[in-house]
Amino acid sequence: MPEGHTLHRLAGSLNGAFAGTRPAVSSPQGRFVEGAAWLDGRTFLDAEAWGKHLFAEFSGERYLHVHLGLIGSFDVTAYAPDAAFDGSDDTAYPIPPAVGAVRLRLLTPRHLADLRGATLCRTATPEEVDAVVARLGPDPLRPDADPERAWRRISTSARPIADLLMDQAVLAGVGNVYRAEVLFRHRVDPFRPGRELRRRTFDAIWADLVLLLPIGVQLGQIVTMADQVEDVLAGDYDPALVPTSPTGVSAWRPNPHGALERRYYVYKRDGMPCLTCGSRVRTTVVAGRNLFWCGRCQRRR
DNA sequence: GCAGAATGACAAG
DNA sequence: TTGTCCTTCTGCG
Repeated sequence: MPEGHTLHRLAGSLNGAFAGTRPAVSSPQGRFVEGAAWLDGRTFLDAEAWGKHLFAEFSGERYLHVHLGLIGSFDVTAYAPDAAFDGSDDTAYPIPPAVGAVRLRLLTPRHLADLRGATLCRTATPEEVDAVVARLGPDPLRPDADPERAWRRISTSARPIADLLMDQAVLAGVGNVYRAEVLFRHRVDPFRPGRELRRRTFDAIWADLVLLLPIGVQLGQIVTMADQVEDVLAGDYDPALVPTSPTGVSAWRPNPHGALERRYYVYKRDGMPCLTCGSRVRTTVVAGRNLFWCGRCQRRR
């Protein structure tokens, strides 16, 4: 379920499975037949994420551009184990059939990746890729990201900070969960206009995203609660549940049950007591999505 | 079986 | 602000 961390994790998974190979590209569902043909049999060079956009470069300057939207998924699977390729195993590994509406499938003798439910799946030229990237704000997951660009937009805007954080042209990669959780972590009133935000508050939020998003990439799961963040940073959790090996099969699949218990400060906790002050967590729609916040902890100061 | 929801983003009015 | 699209899964009858 896609905020920026999902796409960056996915880029890593795709690279681990396909970089340097020439996957067969198809559209079992039939809605991406032409695009698939345009990419089929070319060398998969490199996948990269910018915010919630994924770009996979194939030889000949041909790109696959994917946006998962709200409900899309792109599952990378190793259907034949390594043993099948070092001569120690002569078992035939049948190609798993496409289940459901698979818009796009990448296939090698070893791996496959199935794309479903994406809001955007198209082919693109380098110029088209550049144009998309140019529209995006800085992505905290990219080392070259310039937070100053986000601050310029935020500090001059009358729009609520909860609205600005969801605007991918302001800051790329944050979605509805990180928005609610980060605002809570910094006790920021979601309705405070961007231009009334203190610089040091913005800096703290940015730094927090730089801390939290990579954890999301590593675990394939959004983690925001202080105790869990601490555990992850300390490496104090069951590593068996947290696949990190770039060659491990499970590394390319969603965590089976989540490495950590799925819990948040305010996200989806409307009506329940705030974990800090006991006040009822509230919800309302901002920027087209349900915002969750604590009216007491996140009161305007 | 079927409504409703889901970590998103658009266009139309 | 509302409607629309993308698909799967859950919960309720």
